[in-house]
Amino acid sequence: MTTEVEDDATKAPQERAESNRYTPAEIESKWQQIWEERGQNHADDNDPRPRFYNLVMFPYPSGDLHIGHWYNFVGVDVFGRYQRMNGYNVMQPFGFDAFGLPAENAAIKRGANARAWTLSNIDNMRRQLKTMGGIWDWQREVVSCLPDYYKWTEWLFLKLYEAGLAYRAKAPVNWCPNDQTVLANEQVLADGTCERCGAVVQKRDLEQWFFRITKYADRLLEFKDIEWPEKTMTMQRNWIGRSEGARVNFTVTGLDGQEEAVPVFTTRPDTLYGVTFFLLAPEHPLVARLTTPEKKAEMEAYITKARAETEIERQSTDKTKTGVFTGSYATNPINGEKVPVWVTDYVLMGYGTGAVMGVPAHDQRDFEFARTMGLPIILVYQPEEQEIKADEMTEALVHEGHVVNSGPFNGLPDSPDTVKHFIRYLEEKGVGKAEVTYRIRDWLISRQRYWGSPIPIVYCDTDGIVPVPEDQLPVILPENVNFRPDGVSPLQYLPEFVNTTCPKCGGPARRETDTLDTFMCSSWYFLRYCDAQNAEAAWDNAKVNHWLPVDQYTGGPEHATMHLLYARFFIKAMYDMGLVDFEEPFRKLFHQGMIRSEGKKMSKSKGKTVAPDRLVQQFGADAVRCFLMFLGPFDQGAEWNDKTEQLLVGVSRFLNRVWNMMTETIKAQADDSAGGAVAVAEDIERSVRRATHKTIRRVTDDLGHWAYNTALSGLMEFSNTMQEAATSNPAVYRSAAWQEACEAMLKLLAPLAPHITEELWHTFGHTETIHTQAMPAFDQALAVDEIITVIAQVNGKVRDKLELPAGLDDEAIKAHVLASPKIAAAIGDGHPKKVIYVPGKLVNVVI
RNA sequence: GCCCAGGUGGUGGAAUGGCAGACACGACGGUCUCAAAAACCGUUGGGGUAACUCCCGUGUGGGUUCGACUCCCACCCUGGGCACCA
Repeated sequence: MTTEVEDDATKAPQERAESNRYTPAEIESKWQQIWEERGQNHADDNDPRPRFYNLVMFPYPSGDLHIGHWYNFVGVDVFGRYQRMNGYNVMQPFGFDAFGLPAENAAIKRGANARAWTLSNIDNMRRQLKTMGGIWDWQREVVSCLPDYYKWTEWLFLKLYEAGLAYRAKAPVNWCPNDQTVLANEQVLADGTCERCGAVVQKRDLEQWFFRITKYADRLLEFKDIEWPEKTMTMQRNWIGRSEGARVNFTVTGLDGQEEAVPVFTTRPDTLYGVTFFLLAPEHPLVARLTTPEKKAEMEAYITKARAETEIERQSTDKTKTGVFTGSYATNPINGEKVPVWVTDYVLMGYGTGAVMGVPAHDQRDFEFARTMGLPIILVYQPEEQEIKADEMTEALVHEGHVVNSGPFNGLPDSPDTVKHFIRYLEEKGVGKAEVTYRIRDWLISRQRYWGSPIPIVYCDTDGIVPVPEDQLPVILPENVNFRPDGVSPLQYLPEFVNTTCPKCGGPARRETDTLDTFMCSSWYFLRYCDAQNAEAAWDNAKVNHWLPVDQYTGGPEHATMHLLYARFFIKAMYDMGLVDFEEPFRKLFHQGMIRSEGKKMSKSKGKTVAPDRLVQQFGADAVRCFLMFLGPFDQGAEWNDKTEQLLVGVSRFLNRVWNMMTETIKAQADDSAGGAVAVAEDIERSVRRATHKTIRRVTDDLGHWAYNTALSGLMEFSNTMQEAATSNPAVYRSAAWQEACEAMLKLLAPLAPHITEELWHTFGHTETIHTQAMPAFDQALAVDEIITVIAQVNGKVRDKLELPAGLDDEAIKAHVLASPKIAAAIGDGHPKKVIYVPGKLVNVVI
């Protein structure tokens, strides 16, 4: 192979041009090998050019690289290549998010070794990816399941533990009965099912490890100096769910006669005079102490029923309100009124305090509850225009009018100041205070599964929870395990792993057998890329601070409230620990669309996949790359069916035409014994040059905006224009304008089709790679048309098109239009009332 | 229910206030060939006409404008997100 390549390279250009047909398989593997030998895809840390960190979300090594992966990675590669030709030192690394359930399931089902299974998948995917010809910097590859990576995942866990950001606690957690493990809140979908497998998630009270992401809630709302899609930021804001309001202490008297304060959280302390009942979640600890003996049986039945319901059933908004009266009363601190205490399932123990004040006049849920249970409704706001009567209401009145029925507060407007006024009053009386609550919960990070990073913690009878000292890292994940998916990590059945000595006292101790959520691995991999080989530390600070924040991050939108939120939390925590000197990891974010088959995302776990290998063999990687980018806007994705593949023929033909046109050019230039450029008719030369500069303007703009489909159609049009010029006047091949057009074509096409452009570039006699050439710049003066087409309309309908020389003044153009016979015919007997002129484009005669 | 994105030929899509359907695919016709493939050339939104040309047409109905796929209002459909958060 190599010898053949060298032979070919030594031939004279015309010889090569004559013998050459476009054979993608040959030239693609040739150039991939040369690029690798030259190391031109490795980004040097000390390169003087400005840096550009072009990051793609690393994939899970599921086995085969399918066409959906290709779509994603090609789009990112085109962007990186484009930025390199814009003069940046582009770092474009690749890696694998290699811990996770599928490897473990393969081990359980087929008796495979999880590590061997994963690594062989990685080898296969790496091989497939290399046929794409991307500028992936393989020297920086990261594989999260290898000890030289997870050693530092464990180390980061210890750092967070030392900072008080990792803790162990018993809490009601999400349990997936299918995957036999707990899940983070973020991994439970809105319908209460598991993000991975779709099983209905259950609630269990378990002792687990958490990261204190709630401490960062406010800072996670900042989004300082980053350019993200508004939608993604909105999703994170909603997920964090910050609410400002007040904590108000009601008092209740238990059956034992003891008085007790019960706090509620409310965003509307200004409606306190409208409270007519008090609500507790079924799980609230006070329920048992407040339920009178005659209500006990009914209450127990209600609570049992609420617990048996799934989260979906319980949180469905359209069912009618249910609840049971406890028989006890609560005292409203603002006016001393006693109101009945009810238990209802629409109050959630996991938000606020698990207790709520009922204001039926001004809260829709409370309104429905009051109507269902026949409880009174007191209005504490009235609209300005007309008075509303409580028993005539059909829905709650939210935000309108002025305060009534509220003693000293009557007459105040519905405004934030009024709310503040009430809070000040509560604070003065000592019965409440301003408070902010959040929807986000701490991040549950322990998993009862095997194939994940060990948690570097031991339990000692004397010293309790003891972190493994740094010099004993990594805690190696053993390979000789037996799988019993029974809700317990298989590591628990491995005495030689479990039994250890306490690092503090040296006595017998047990290792933590849960493993870390794989989202922890992906929360810092983009830092490791900067210093992937470092055996002494997770990363060198100077390197990380040089490359980050990531200049462009590309990945699917499904990670908005998972990976993208976790990674931001990690970086903020590390910033506070002095481990990095920036607070946001990803400066710009782009969500590519997805390739769907049968309407579902193309992925091994969720739908049918299509392998690119056959297409690459048949048409070449360049054609497949261009084809995928030609399908439509990159953020829109595409539906994959039998017809989709037919479009590949079109771009393949285009590449062939470019190849033939360029080899024809070489031949024609070689025929000219005198050598050098010749002059051709001035107007042809000018029109070629004009097409060149218009194309440069258009295509460079498109490449910078991920508009690859229109960039390609621009290049196709350019190629068609060139072909016409050459057919009508073959001498154009030897003109300077033609040479300029050819080089512009190759450079603009290079990010999309790197192999064919490299080959042709060298055929033209260049010895440097095309891929670090500067993108051509367009000359505005050359891109201007000499002849303009003016659309002539009468009353907005097109009646004629006039070819006029550019540079005529407004009146001359209007005169030309009015002189047109077609326009005259359309005007007929009518009188032109107005003539609208859009410079260089259109004249509209209004009659 | 609420929020966001979208709805354009047989198909993927282009045009973001100014020629609707660029660029491709497919289909049809042709050149070349003994033949086929490939390649190349032509036609291709619908309808009327022998033709010049004319009418209709961007989910539906209204509106703004000299002019609307584009802006505004109401509605229908598809996809995504959120959903008793007090």
